[in-house]
Amino acid sequence: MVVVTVVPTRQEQKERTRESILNAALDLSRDHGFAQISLRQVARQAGIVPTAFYRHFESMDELGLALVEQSFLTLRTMIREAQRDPDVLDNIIEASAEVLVRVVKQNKTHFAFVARERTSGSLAVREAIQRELELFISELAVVLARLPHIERWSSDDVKMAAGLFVRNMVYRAEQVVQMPEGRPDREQEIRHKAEREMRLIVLGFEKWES
Amino acid sequence: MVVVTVVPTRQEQKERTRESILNAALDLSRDHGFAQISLRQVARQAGIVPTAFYRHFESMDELGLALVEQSFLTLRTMIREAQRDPDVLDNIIEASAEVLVRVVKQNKTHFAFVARERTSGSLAVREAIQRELELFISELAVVLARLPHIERWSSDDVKMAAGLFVRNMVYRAEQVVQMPEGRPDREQEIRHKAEREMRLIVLGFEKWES
DNA sequence: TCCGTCAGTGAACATCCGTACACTGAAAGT
DNA sequence: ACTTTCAGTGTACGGATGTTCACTGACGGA
Repeated sequence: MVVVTVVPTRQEQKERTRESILNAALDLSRDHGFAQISLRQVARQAGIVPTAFYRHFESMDELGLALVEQSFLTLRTMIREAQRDPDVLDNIIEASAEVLVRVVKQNKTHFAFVARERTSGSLAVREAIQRELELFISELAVVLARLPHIERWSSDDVKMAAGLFVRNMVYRAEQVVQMPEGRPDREQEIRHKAEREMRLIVLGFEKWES
Repeated sequence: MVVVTVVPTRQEQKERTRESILNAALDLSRDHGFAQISLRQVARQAGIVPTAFYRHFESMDELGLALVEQSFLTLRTMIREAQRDPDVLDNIIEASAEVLVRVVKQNKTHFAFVARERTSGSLAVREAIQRELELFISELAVVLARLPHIERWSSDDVKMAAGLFVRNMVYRAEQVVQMPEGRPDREQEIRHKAEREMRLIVLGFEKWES
């Protein structure tokens, strides 16, 4: 048996350390919020010395922005997946609820980060999240615009509907994040509630004028 | 002209200092969130020495809980007012939007505190806010239950509707809080959007089954 | 009038923080 | 083979933090 030890290049190694800093920050944020963790804590958790942190980020604020970016990459993957799924147009409610719960469960730390820092992060982080969420709403609006009752709505109206969906989704995502492990009953309940809420909103679609 | 200098009793003086601590914390929270402000900062702002803080609260956590209580007193006042107002039942949407914007504007710091600490506060603070919000939803559900199309809904369904309203309200309240001073146009816009959203949800009411 | 209570004081402490600085040693370019 | 680059190290600093302790002095009950 031949053991091949791959010696990482300098660049690869740097990227690894960067990742471990991001993960450390995400992990520590979980309990007390990103704003309360210190550079030294992050460095300790990432297995480096405090000063080495500066080789990757200029400040904790910059780290925060990197985490926003990383988190929304996950979110964008989610909507792309939903767009490809043929079930979604036929059955947008059940499909959305299913995707929501599954993806959030897989990426708890990212969603927890976004939900928390959306209102409590530094100004720069808050603004970045706000911008990304608006973008996300716009993308969802494109999907919604293809729905039967919505085809002829004004774009403002479609955006409003998308906003309602996204904000409700953010709220339910918060609940999935806080959900204890191994509780499929709670998961079912959250999915069920999300479905009912979306169904109520969709009912409004059918009668909406201007 | 006789100037009467009222000498405050010991109890009154203590109450005043307590208030100034609460105000100081609320004020400082505004920029960076409650979790990030220190006991010493609060004491400084309140005009007392750090150790005097302990005469009023055992810890910052206890201060946080006191702020939650104080903030929801404001919220409860709001719903009571809405319940007395005869316009509300006839015209729940416009009346709610008006009350919302006005009350939030008058109590920005309280609403900002709740919106922020709901997701980012300490565990105890988060739980307290969650509990109070559930209570608030229940109270709103009682009001909603008297609406024409809702009379025969199950209590679960009414609660769902109330939840949608409250969460949307929390979101719009966040916007009012962030709204710059002296921008009646932004205020109008937020109120308008809140009205449209509520109208869409109410439309769903009319067709809802189980 | 006296005296206990107690809100607020002020100094001291150990600890953590962010950051500056000079450094090391291995990878990567020549 | 040599030199340069640079991710990560280790020390050191000044400053802020939470909490301790003994204290002061005015209010309020006796």
